[in-house]
Amino acid sequence: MPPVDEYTVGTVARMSGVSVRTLHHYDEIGLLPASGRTESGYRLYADTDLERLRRIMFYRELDFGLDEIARILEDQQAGDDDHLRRQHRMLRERQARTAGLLRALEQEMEARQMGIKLTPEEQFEIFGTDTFEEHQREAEQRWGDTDAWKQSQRRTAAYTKEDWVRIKAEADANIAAFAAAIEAGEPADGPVARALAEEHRQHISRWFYECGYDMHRNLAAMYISDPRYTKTWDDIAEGFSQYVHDAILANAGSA
Amino acid sequence: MPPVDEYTVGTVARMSGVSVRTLHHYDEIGLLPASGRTESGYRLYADTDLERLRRIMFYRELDFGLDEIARILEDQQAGDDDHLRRQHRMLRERQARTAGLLRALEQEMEARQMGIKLTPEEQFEIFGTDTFEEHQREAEQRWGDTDAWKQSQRRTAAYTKEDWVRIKAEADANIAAFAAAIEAGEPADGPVARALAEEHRQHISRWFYECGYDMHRNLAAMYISDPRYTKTWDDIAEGFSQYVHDAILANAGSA
DNA sequence: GGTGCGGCCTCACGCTACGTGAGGGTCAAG
DNA sequence: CTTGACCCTCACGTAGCGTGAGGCCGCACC
Repeated sequence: MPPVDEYTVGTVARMSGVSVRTLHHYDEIGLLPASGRTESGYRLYADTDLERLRRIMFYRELDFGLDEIARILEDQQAGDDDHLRRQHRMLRERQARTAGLLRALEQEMEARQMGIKLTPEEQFEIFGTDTFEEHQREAEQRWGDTDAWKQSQRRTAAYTKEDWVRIKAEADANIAAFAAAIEAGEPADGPVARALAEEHRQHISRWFYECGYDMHRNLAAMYISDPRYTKTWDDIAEGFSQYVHDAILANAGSA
Repeated sequence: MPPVDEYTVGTVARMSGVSVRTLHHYDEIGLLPASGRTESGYRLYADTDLERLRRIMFYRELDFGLDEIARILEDQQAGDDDHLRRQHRMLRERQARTAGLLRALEQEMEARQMGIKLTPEEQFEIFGTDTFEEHQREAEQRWGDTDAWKQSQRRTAAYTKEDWVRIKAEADANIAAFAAAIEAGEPADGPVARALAEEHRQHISRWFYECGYDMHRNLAAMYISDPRYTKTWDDIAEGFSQYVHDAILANAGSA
């Protein structure tokens, strides 16, 4: 069974997914000349033509012009590996770009649901081609733990307003319970406070990202070190953020 | 200072990254009419126009036609969230598609380094549009019989009579070659028989479903255990199915 | 051996989404 | 009051095919 090695346009079209007209076009402009003809004029394509077509489709997928593709294919006809590496790099760039769009979109969704509005300039920024990787790095650095951040973005993007109402209600209840515990004189390392800390951890895990005890400890550290948190929370009760921090540590340590 | 809220074409172009001509075009076809004009005829765009432009650019990035975009934007003018979710879904699909291409490319790079050649069909397979997530999941797991069967069904459905003639010719040639190899006393684990086994695998991959070495081993097992095969094949020559089975294993093991 | 019928051929015009001037007003600065 | 950047409206050009029109293979079926 030497592979028959001779396909007509229709067969090639069905195998590859491009149209017959496209094959005609590629033949016309010399990008993919049929390597043979039957006596009656039918185009015949060989396996090597299929290989070339595949390359063409790859570069087309990446939005190259046909003339560019022709140049690329002619240029480094020798280096097969170069092609592959090239394509690989470009695909990764595209992944990065799409990822950037995704992240931006997710941010917008979240922002919208929480009633925050981005400025038009902020919104257009993501389309700039050069700043993509930068944008990405910035987001990663801001949140140190990339996975948690990404996971959070993924999940919250799908939330509806109802979800957010519910989430906020849960969070408020947790905060109120903490406040009550403080008022009741419950020690931060006591069972009540620890239970509330556990509730808090599960709240995060349920709605935002998987939050283990280690992660929770990190959060606790942030709660007493980041002024954005301490300021808001210590308005609720004196020493609130410190109390929550201690409760989290107690809960994490006991687990 | 109230937000300026009135931009000329050039400003919008610089902010958004599209060309002035594109803005003119979108105005002409009514996709993004300038919300105002100065006395001297200069187009003026407001913030809401920028928002709309951003949406347009998003859908364009995803290769929608301008008329489609117009319909989408008019259709669900109410549901902002719907837009966002829609875009989100599409971006994720694109991520999946690019990931699929990447995976295939990496596979090819690896294969090339190991000196193995993929069949053309294996290579084209990744370009199929609808079945990407499915394809990916399938590839992640190992191929079960049902998946191979479904893929086979999908592909063979499009084959014409011509294709089938060609397929049968290829298959017959392979069988005849195996029979000749047996007659010539070629060992089942020798180079000739292994080459024929490889030809057989590529035949399957080319016309029916992606058949890797693992899958091929499964097939081999079936050839000696399923009476429908043994009966037909052992009519050709004594021990035919066993011989084919051994050759396939030898070929798969050596790869 | 005619008669379909599906596949192939070559023109050749149409379409989308702009690019690219040509020819000419407009506006703020020098 | 000129200069240069920016804007306007035609209007034709381009890429990458889609979509027939009109006609020739080739194989099956009567």
